Amino acid sequence: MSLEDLGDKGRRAKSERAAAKSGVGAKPTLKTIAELTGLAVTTVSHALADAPQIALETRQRVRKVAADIGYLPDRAAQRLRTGRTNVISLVLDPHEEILGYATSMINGLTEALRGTAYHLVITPHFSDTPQIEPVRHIMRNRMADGIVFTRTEPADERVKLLMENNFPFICHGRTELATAHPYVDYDNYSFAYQAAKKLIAAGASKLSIILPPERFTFAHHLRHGFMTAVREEGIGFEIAKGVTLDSKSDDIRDYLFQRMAEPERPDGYICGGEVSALAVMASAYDHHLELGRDIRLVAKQTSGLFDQIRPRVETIYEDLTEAGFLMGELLLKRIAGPAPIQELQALQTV
Amino acid sequence: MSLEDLGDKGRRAKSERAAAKSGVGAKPTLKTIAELTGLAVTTVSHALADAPQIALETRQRVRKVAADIGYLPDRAAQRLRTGRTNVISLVLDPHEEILGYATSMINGLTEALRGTAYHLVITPHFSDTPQIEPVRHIMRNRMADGIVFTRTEPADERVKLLMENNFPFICHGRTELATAHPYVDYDNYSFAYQAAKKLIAAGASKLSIILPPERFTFAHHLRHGFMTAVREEGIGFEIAKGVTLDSKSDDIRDYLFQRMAEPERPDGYICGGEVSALAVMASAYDHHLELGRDIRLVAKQTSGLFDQIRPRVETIYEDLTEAGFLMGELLLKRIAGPAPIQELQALQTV
DNA sequence: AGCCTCATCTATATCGTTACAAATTTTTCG
DNA sequence: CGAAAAATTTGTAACGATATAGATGAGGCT
Repeated sequence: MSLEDLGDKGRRAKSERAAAKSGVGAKPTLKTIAELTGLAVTTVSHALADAPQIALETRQRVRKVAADIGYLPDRAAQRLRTGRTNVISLVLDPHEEILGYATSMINGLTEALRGTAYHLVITPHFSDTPQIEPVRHIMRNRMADGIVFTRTEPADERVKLLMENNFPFICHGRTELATAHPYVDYDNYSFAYQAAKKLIAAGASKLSIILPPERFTFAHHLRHGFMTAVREEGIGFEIAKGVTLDSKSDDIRDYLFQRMAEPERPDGYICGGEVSALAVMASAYDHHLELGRDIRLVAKQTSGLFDQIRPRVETIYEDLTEAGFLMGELLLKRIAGPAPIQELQALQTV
Repeated sequence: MSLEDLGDKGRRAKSERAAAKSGVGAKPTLKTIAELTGLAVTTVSHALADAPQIALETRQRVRKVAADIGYLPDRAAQRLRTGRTNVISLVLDPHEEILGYATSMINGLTEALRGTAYHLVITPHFSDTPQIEPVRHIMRNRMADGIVFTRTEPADERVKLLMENNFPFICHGRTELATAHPYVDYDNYSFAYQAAKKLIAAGASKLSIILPPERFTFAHHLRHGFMTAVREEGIGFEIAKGVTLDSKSDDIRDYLFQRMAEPERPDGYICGGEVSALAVMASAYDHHLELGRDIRLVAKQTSGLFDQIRPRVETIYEDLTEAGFLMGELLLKRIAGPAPIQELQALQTV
């Protein structure tokens, strides 16, 4: 008895100290609820998990007390015990040139995670390490229950690795792998196709497109949509050489400035990013070429930016916030358990 | 003995199952290292903590083994035992209009956290809950060891709360509270002052500035810098009414469009954000006013965007990535222990 | 030899949670 | 009424780390 008393006293003293220090009541745990209700810690745990073998009346009582004292399960303890981290990891490439790309994604993701126990952790992918490294690391050390990543490649190593290990993930963009996998993608084929048609309808006679680096799947989709349109129309075209959507914007502009000085210059441009579209406008301006007469442009719009750009530019909208939201939703569904693969895929239409 | 054997067998069987399932060797723990070195778990723990009472030779041997098998301490276990989360929480306001503001901050923060045990967790602040809520939540439930937040107010409740509880934090922007606190800020006073001087030097005769909402401290800094300059020069001025940098960009443009139609219209604009600067350009364009002749503009530049904007606009640069990096560094220093307050403050110059 | 000191290593308990097995109480029914 | 079945609650161990206190052994000193 005396030992137990001592133990209790010691514990109480400790928690009082903690309370005094933090300035608020000590953080409630299952034990707190157990003491308040006179139940065992195990019972409280089961009750909160809504286990059917706990009397309904008890479950309700426990839930009420828990709510009253503002109980929140300790993430560390849960994670240690169950192995579930309640974490979603967003692997962020520092290279994202599209303004606000990451922000939009994050906003969508947090919205999807809202009300769940999941937290969003940003895992940077530093450019001096292989792309697969952060993914391997998260998987090996169970840093998260699910992974979100972007800039998917046709034979993406990350997808392969994650699929092999049956680790929940979702990526922005598709692969060309035989095995279907979860993804959210934007229909870049249609974007490029429709953009080309618009330019032609507006009177352009030679089209140009600035593509993302070849290694990304969506570069192929864009090219395919572009090529389909120009072939259908039998119109001249070219694909910007030496620069990509990932190039520094000054380099894109320099390329365009040079190209616009040459005789066979294109007069219709398709830009898959806002900054590159501005680069087109800038070099046209620097050549005193008039937009809409000498040069035409269709840009992909991902922010409110182009609402303020003059002269007005034709744009096609891609909703990145929605993409982030979808990624969150689908990933959560995947984490909850196996699901038919087509329920884990989403293609945003133009 | 038989009981122990059974226990061991059970455990081994389990971990083998885990290994088979994940396709890689089971995750190494202190126990793994203990078995490999023949030491006790406690010793290994101490050795890795570089405790001086462990023989140097032993420490080195343990470190080597740990590195060889790729040991990484289990975050959940560490967090549960020590109470330290190894998490930095960035409270993100969904309202950030500045393009890529969050992304730049995040990039800087992750760079500062690189190589440390700290993870970056994004905690959204949904606009339908009071601003202090996420901070209170993080503190009460010890969701992080430190908090980063932005859009600081003169009598910021978050700062007060965190200071009272001696909880490590850093904010972007200053308060006007009596007690000094850690911050990283940009010298918006000088920005506005210099921007005004530039406009005047370029021939503007009446200045206008679009301010952030009044509740933010940097709105006051901007106004103060602006007012100082216009008073020094004895020049006409006004402060945009009814719109702020947080207004929808279309609303800003509509306001400006209307204002530019009136007789006493300003001819020099100071914009604290890129999108609002574009709005100025758009409404000037829509009025057929020529930039640099009828209307002058100095914008704050926070991305590469304005390198592509034509006609070229005078800008003053604010490095948000560096701000994020500084915030990370200073917060880590604060978490490591108390430090002289002036070592936890940084003011970025224009 | 016997005792002490110092250097080094180790056992135990604990953080808060949950899986598992077991115990307790209540109900059912012959 | 009493045994079996059902309903409800509980104890124990474990997840992986570390703080605390204690154990072990080598060497020094008298």
